[in-house]
Amino acid sequence: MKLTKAQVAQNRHRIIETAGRLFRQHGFEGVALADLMKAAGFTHGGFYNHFSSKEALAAEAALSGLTRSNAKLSDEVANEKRGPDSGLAKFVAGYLSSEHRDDRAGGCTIASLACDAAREDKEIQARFATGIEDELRIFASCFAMGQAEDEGSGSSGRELAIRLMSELVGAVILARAVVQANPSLSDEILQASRRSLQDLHFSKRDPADEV
Amino acid sequence: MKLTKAQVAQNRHRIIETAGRLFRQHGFEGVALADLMKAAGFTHGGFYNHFSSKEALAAEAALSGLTRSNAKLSDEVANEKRGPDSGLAKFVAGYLSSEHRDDRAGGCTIASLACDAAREDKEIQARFATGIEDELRIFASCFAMGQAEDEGSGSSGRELAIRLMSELVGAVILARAVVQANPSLSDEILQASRRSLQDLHFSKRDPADEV
DNA sequence: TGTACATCAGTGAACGCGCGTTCACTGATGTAC
DNA sequence: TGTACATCAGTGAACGCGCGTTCACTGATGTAC
Repeated sequence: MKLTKAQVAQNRHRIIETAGRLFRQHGFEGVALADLMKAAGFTHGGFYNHFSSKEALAAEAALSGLTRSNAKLSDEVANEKRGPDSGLAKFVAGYLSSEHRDDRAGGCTIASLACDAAREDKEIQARFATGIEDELRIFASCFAMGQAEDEGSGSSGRELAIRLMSELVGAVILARAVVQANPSLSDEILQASRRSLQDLHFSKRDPADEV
Repeated sequence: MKLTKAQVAQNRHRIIETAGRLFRQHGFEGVALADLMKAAGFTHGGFYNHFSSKEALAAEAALSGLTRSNAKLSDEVANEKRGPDSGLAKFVAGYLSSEHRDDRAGGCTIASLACDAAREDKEIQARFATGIEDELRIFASCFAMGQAEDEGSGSSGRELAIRLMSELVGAVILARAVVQANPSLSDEILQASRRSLQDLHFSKRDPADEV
């Protein structure tokens, strides 16, 4: 049953993608390797042909999820329009939607797993640190330096990026924590953040400014 | 070995408090009942004299942690001073401190366990919903209706409360997710939110306004 | 080009440990008489 | 007031299941000659 290198790489990739979805939905500790391998279409004995341990897979899956999200964000944000049609504004609206709240498996890795990451080792935290740092840079690039239209406080673009990210992640986590017991509170949390942020007419730095 | 009712209640309370600390530090699934009972000073067979299941304890511990935090917050906020000396401003500063970040066991139950709550059943989510709702009410009571000094946007006190809570929880969760691998990024996240929020001179509604 | 052999991803069973839960037992307390 | 008995929180061992990990085996591929 020896496979070509391409097939092996593809199988490995499939395991990582499946793991990402399951980890985001159930947490690192909430997924059994046997179930994971079955979901990916394999028997579970073969796991160790690809990874040295479950921990190692967790790090790979986190990296993969974070990288994919940031690539997508980077694309969306490239839209140069301003105001409510800007790429960032659309991203924020999608992030704070009930669809994103209800789709942990397919959603943001940070919103799903950041709490777990706090309990994991340095290896996994390093992936989160890189993912978060990258996302902050993308956000910051959306703010003209210190000139975001909604704030005159002299905050730097980076500070605004950090605040934005904290609020986005916090709102989704809170909304998810109560959705089964109190769906209207959950909706309200998302809506409040959406309403507050819809006035953020993030401006890309104007290339003309740099002449 | 029969014990008085008072002793039994005290032992039960001790188990719940210990569970709260351990759950906040390691997550619901990261704590074994044997370790938990040992930490509380008992052998683990006696667990089922107090609780019907680990799940039931989780709900009790969550409720206990949330209630205690809100009682403390309520006290702190009763300080009628305004500006940087207000009770709320001090609470925010403490919440976003590195001490709080590094003390999961003794810290905010929401920041530690909200991600896990998303994966737990309705029973546990109900405790979180109540805890979050109570905290939002306390925050909202700190804002004169629509008149928080830092915002002229016509947002309601409740909306401001939701945004504040999202940002606080999100910032602490992000800071914890990277602290081992990148402590300076972790510090920066807390600092950015602290700096941004230090200008929030939350005003208690002035009783004179209501005449 | 053909043949023998090493490789190695995948299979499926087994191992061993940890954990939630159960259970027989203890013995001090409170109650019935 | 004294005696017999039910109660029940706590003990410590055992049960049984699930899960991470290991292992012997398979058999198609690629390589050596």
